Amino acid sequence: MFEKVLIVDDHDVVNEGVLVVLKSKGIDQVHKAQYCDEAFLKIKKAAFDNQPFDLLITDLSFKKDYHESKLLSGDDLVAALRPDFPDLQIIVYSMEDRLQKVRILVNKHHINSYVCKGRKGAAELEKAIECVYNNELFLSPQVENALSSRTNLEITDYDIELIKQLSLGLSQGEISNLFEKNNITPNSLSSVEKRLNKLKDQFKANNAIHLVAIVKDLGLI
Amino acid sequence: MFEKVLIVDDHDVVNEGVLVVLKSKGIDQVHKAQYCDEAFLKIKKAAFDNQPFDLLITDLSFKKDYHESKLLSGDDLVAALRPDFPDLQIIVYSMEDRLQKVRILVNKHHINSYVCKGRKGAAELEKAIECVYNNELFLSPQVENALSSRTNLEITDYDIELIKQLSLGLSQGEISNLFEKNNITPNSLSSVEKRLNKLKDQFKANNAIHLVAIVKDLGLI
DNA sequence: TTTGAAGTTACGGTATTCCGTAAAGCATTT
DNA sequence: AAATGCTTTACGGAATACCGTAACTTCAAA
Repeated sequence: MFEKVLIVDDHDVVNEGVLVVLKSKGIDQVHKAQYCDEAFLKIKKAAFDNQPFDLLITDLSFKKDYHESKLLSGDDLVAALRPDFPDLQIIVYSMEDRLQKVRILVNKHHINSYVCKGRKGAAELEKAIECVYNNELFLSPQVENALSSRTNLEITDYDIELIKQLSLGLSQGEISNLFEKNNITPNSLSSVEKRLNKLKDQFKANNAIHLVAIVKDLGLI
Repeated sequence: MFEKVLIVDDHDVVNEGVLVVLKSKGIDQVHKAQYCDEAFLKIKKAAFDNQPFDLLITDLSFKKDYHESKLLSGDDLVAALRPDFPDLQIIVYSMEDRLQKVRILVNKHHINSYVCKGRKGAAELEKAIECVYNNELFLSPQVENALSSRTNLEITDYDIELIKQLSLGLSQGEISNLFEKNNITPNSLSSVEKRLNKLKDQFKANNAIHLVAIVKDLGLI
């Protein structure tokens, strides 16, 4: 089984909880970090000292505080680590359940498992650890379809920007002008309307208000 | 110190982490629940068996799943408990850091502490437990101004219902009809418009979409 | 080069929102 | 009873959203 593990989460309580899971699997050498920069340095130093980590378990989103940080998110951390540590096993453990996000992490950054925080987080984390140890990929049920290409109804950055501007109180006409000024295309009023219609379909929203409320609930803006 | 404690959070890993904190304070009789309904029943039963809980530590937001639930949130749970258990000590432990939310929980539901999930969650939770044991209120630094803040957002239940219906996709006309059917007054289209205008003023919203977005961010709906 | 598909833009009609003004209802005061 | 202030309702016009249709562009395949 893994010997030396680093867990990275800004919530100390969560770190403590993950620690319990690892202990239950008989892993004793567990280190913790609450910042991505801190995690990065710890991994670097461990490798330098010839006592490298076998496994990294990291969250994605980190609240900013007075600390100056270069790596602001788990994505940043993984991206920064991969060039130097292509063989480090990485499990991402996050609230985030957007398929797009998972897909990028797996395909581009070659993480080894993706576990969604949730009711069964502990059990899934255990399963992920087993899988990763056996060189298998584990994905939480919520996101297990992330890699099958059929699920193409993902929302683009353009869509998110559009809905965000709506939520900030701009009219469709104002958004059209804003996009034109910022060289975001398409930007005609007609296109804004059309895109909005597509989104209303996709999210089964009655109107723009409803759409914004739904997308806010999903945490996309 | 407290003897019998119930912790309620849908994430098992978080529950485990809180458990570690309690153990470190020498509290051994700790029970866990992952659903609000479950928590409610456990507290009822414990009281019935004459072995009541001294302390409840609960999250606010719970993901829905296949379980049928009556109590959907920590707010619901607290509101359901208070009539029967006015003396139960309650610590809310949540991501949520909206002052309005804290204010309502403290003033209306008489919770005994509010701790924000964050980097120092464990330390703050400990401090909260100490305070509550000494009959003092503890609030995390992020929200400690919740009660002093003179920004008295006077918003009525009527207003909240109105905005909620908007966020559910109803047009102003439909809301007018709905209110008439439910004997909620005023209910003319004109009155709905007028009230909405007042709210847009109050929250400095450009339009209805903006209003809903703002009020959602404040956690009022 | 032609063709077709997908994406973008233009336009027109209807519905709804937005906003000001005014009338009607209601309770309290004079 | 009349006057007053407050709330609710009614109405109308301008702005915006909503929704279908059609034309134009782009790009890649035939």
